[in-house]
Order: sequence, then structure tokens, then C-alpha cells
Amino acid sequence: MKVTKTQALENRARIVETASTLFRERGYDGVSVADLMAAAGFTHGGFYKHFGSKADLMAEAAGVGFSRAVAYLAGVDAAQYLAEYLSRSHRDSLGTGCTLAALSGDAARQPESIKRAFASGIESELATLAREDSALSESAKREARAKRIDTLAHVVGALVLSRACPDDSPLADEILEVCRAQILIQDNPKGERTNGG
Amino acid sequence: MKVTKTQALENRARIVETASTLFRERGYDGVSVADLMAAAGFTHGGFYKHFGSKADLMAEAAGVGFSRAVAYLAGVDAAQYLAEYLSRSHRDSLGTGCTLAALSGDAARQPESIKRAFASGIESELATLAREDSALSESAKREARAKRIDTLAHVVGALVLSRACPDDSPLADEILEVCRAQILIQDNPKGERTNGG
DNA sequence: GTAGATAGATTACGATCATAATCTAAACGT
DNA sequence: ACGTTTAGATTATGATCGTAATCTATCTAC
Repeated sequence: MKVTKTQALENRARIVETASTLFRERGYDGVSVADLMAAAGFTHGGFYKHFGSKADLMAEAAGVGFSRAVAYLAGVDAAQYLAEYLSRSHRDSLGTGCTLAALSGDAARQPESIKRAFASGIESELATLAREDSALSESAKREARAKRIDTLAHVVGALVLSRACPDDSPLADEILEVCRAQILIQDNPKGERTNGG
Repeated sequence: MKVTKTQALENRARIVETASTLFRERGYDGVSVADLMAAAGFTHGGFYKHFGSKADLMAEAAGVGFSRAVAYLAGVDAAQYLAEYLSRSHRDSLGTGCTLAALSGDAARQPESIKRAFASGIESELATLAREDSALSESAKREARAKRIDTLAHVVGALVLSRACPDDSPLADEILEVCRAQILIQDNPKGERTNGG
């Protein structure tokens, strides 16, 4: 049955939303178009009325994941970010957590269109973290960017490794705790303040 | 046709070897049993004479990846390790590179048996890096272990993020370079020597 | 040398995959 | 109000999936 134009757009958005969660939970290869449409409340036939291919949706779903991350990042400080990112609760909520941590490994084997979505998502996150850098000198901006990229890789790696360990294994928790402590030390070597990412 | 017992064991080893490479290249879901057996030079029928299931092979293949890493780690110092791990050449050789970087994201969604293989692989690598720690005090050992876990997460995260970016994109290279520089600074804050992993 | 065991090939299973054509009923342009 | 458009359901396609039974030719044990 047909549906109003705005309703159709809502439905489309719901499909992307559902995909964003499901892909993070099960990986790109772990979610079929039929799975996805069923989870969004549809039969799978209508899918290609909205998207040209599964890969198109993968790129778009990654985009919404990064938008959410940007919105979140705009409202937290570095200390809170670190504590929450490397928490057990974030580690254990794959589907609603960081897209980079959940899907970067998968993205590496996907077509360039998906990798482009990831690169631009990373740049968006970096730009959000740099929102107060305008007063800085060029070299200070460069250094701030470098530190943020470094910290991003650091926390992503910690989460990814922790998730690869068995549930409730001591190592999984140890990785989170150790990295959280080390990043704190490295960011504030002598208690000085940073706003690093 | 049947084959001598030692030949059969060689064949089995070849399957595991091939799987280790193929899984790293394409992910666990990206390699079918038929793909795999064909790549090893067999038809897919004989697979279940060697392995109880695809998951069994996944765990075993991860094991050989970690063994290789341990053998490699035993022969490099920290500086060389860092330079090679975060090199473009390592990033661009998925199939022969670090199992953690290639498959941790996938492992997070696999059964506990695979996660157990990953946790024990991580512990083996850490034990290899700690090979000269016996003289240290308990608290120094704890600190050395913490730093190694931290650095491992750090380099894995850098490689994973770099690989998620488009081939030859500036960001992909920037991530590697920035992280390499930052880790060097963090490991040797004032030029002091560490043997951190 | 003969009987039993088995590695690997062949073939088949039922399920699931991404994609697509067809249908139909409601929303739209006029 | 009516004909056109189209979102989404239904159904179909051909490929591929993990797993397994069967076959066969050789190795191994006696």
C-alpha cells in the first residue's frame, strides 16, 4: 500500500536508523537486507525503492552514526568523554556505541564509497573537537589536531581490543582500565589542562 | 583419493594457513568454506574431515596468526616494532599483517571460543614482550604490563582507523604518522629509554 | 595380501543471500 | 473526479552459504 510522501521519508529514515544499529551490532556482512527491513517493520521488497544497493545504505548508515557522535561530542568535555568512551557500558552496547570502534574493521574491506564516509566522519568529529581552536596559531592548531587524532586512535583501539576478549574476562576490563589511566597521564603529564579529543 | 597420514596433516596445516590469510583479508563472514578450500587447493567436501565447524577453524587460524606475531615480536626492539607496525606497507598488507588489527572487530561478534583465542593471543604477545621483566619488582612489572597493553591498543587503533580511510587518502597516512610520532613522545618523554611493547 | 580405515572428491541439502519484476492500493497532479 | 505515479507487499531469481552423506581410491594394520 502506498503512503504519504512525508511518511515515506520517515520510513526511509527509520530504515537508515535501524541499519545503523544493526550494522554496528552484527557487521556489514552479518545483516541481510531482509533482516534489516524486517527489523524496521517492512518486508524486504521495498528496499530498492529507497536505496540503490546495500552498499549505498551502508555509507548512509555510517553517516548517521557519525552525526550522532558529533552531536554527542559537542556537549562533553575531554574527561567525561574519556570515562564514558572507555566504560564497560559503552563496550557492552555495540549497537548504540561508536561507529568507528564497531565498524572500522569492516569498513577496511568495503568499497571506497564506504571508506569515504568513514574518513569524512572522522574529519567531522575532529572538526567538532576543534571548535574552539580558532584563536590558536597555525602550529598550535596542527599540534592540537595531531593530539586528537592520536587520542581517537588510542580509545578506538582500546575498545576494539576489549571487545575482542570474552565477555566478563579480566583482560577485557583490564584493557579499558589501563588505557583510561594511561591516556589521562599522557594528556596531563603534570596536571596541566588540555582539551584534547 | 586418500593420502599418507603426514601428507594429510600437511594439507590440514595448509588449510589453516590459507584461512589465516584469507580471514584477515576478507573477514570471517567474507570467506566461505568453499572459497577457502579452493584457495588451499582442495574441493570443499573434505573440510569437515579436518574441522568440526567453520568456527573451529576460525579459532585455530587466529592462533597461528598470533604465533607468527609472537615469533616476530621476539626478534625486534620497540623502535623497530613501532616503525614497522605503523608503516604504510603494514597497513596495505591486510592478509599478512597483525591479526588483532585485521580481525578484532570481527571477533567481537563471534562466539566465545574465538574471543578466547584472541584473549590468549594477546596474553602471548604480552608475555613475549615481558620476556626480560623477571628482574623487575612486582609493581614495576605491573606498570610495564600496563604500558604494553596501552601501546598495543594504541597501535591497533591507529592501524584500524587508517585502514578504514580510502586508499591513498591523506587522512589515512596522517593517522599513521601522527600516532607514530605521539607514541614515540609518550614512550620517551625526556629521551629516557623504555622497552615498552 | 587382504580387510578396515580414511582423505579428499563429488554431489546434495535446505537456508539464505542481494537484487529485481510484478502487483496493488493509496497519494498525488491536474 | 480521474488518471498517473509510487511505496511497499509479494513473489521470483540465480548465486552462494554451512553442513553433510556418499563414493572411491589409497594408505595402514595385521
